[in-house]
Amino acid sequence: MRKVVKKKYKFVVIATDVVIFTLKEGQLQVLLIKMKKAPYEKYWALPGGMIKAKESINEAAKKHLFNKTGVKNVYLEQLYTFGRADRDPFGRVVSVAYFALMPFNGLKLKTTREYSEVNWFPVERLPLLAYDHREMITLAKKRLQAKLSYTNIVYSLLSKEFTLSDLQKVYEMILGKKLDKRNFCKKIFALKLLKKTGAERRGKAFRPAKLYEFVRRQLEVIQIL
Amino acid sequence: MRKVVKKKYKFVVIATDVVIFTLKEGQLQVLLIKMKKAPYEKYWALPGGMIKAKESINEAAKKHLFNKTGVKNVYLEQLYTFGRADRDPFGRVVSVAYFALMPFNGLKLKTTREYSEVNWFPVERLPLLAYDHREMITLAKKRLQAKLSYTNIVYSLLSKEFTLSDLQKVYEMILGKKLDKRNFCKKIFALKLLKKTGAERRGKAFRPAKLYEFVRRQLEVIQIL
DNA sequence: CCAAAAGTGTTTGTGCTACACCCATGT
DNA sequence: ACATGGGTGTAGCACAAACACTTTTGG
Repeated sequence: MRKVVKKKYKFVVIATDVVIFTLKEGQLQVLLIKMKKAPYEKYWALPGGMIKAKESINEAAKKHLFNKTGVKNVYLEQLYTFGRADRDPFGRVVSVAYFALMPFNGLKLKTTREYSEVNWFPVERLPLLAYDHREMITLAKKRLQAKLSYTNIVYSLLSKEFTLSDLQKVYEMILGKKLDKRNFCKKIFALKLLKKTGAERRGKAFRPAKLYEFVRRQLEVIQIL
Repeated sequence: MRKVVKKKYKFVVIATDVVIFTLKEGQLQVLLIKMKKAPYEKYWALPGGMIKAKESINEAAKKHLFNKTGVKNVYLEQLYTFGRADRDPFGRVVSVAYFALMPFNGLKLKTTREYSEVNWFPVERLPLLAYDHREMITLAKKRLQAKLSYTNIVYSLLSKEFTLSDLQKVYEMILGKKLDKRNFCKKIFALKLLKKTGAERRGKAFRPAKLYEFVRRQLEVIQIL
């Protein structure tokens, strides 16, 4: 064990890939990059890249996400490590997949030489995906659904201020089912996670909604649903 | 991304380590191996080893567990990937940690040339551990506690037949708190996970206990506690 | 008969579910 | 005035928690 750097190991390299979700146009969407290299021209892929000898995997994941899409300061956690021997046609690559969340802010996404486009795609309508990236997205969605019900992680999908309906819609979108408005409010208030900001949001032709913010913007393990 | 095998990546190697738990002498115990190599003479470590170019990580974890300890056919799942740049003094090693469970069967553990001893240690009284293996064990214990309450995973810690007290003791040991016998039975029976085997176990000087077995010995996600 | 563990019900309170109407606003 | 989403309460039920005594056995 760990008798370092025998020749036979030199072809195993390590990459990271980040499944980053946001809510956009009432749908859960994931950020993808269009590839240029054969055999994957016209395929889309998760933002990621290989790690260097002197950086930790977590740092590498953050770095590649930022370099390839311009996204930073988001909730990020390790998801799963994909290690099938044949998962990458270019060689032996083990990928540590990460799972990330951000509020949709409409900012323009960065593009680079290497990739022709960067874009959000609804999780239910994904384009052609390279490698085993579809599997990563499926797993990430399951993780998100699970975490939504036993943590307060939803804070990382909403901007600072939001209405109760916004919050409820997040749950409905991700869990894929309708919730009862009165019961939902009751539970959320009982948990004392929110405080009123005092402001209101006015819409076209209806009663203004009170705005709320989270008391604490950090992960807590709490039964929510 | 994935422009394979640039020279600078050749020093990153991938290893697996398995945190395998059992219940022995009324305690949660973990299987460790005594190392021989400097600077870790007299340290203990989790069973593991480097992966080869053509095997998947899952296969590698199973294989190393078997080769170093003789343990096989146990519940095994991926735990977390440890990727700090300085976690191994011998070089850059990323380790994919696994989490495993087995019933204690008293079988003699295999030893190899490379390691002087293989032994079970109570999680609460660990010896000096190499690398970041203590961190792995801590994380695995948390995972076990969580899974115990939302899955039927306990089946993989018990032998085929067991009494209700055995089952309850497993929960008490791992969660570290006493449970009410009557409420515990009520819940377990309501879930219809068990069936009587018909046999009984007799002790020294008290009423014999009925033996049960699990209806299904496979992981199910169910709220148990 | 004594010690040790097995086995078994009821009560009380809490939390989840289901359900429908009035309010404030802009056009 | 009307259309739209905002906001609010109650009753019934099921589940969780607290709680103690009798049974069976071997010595």
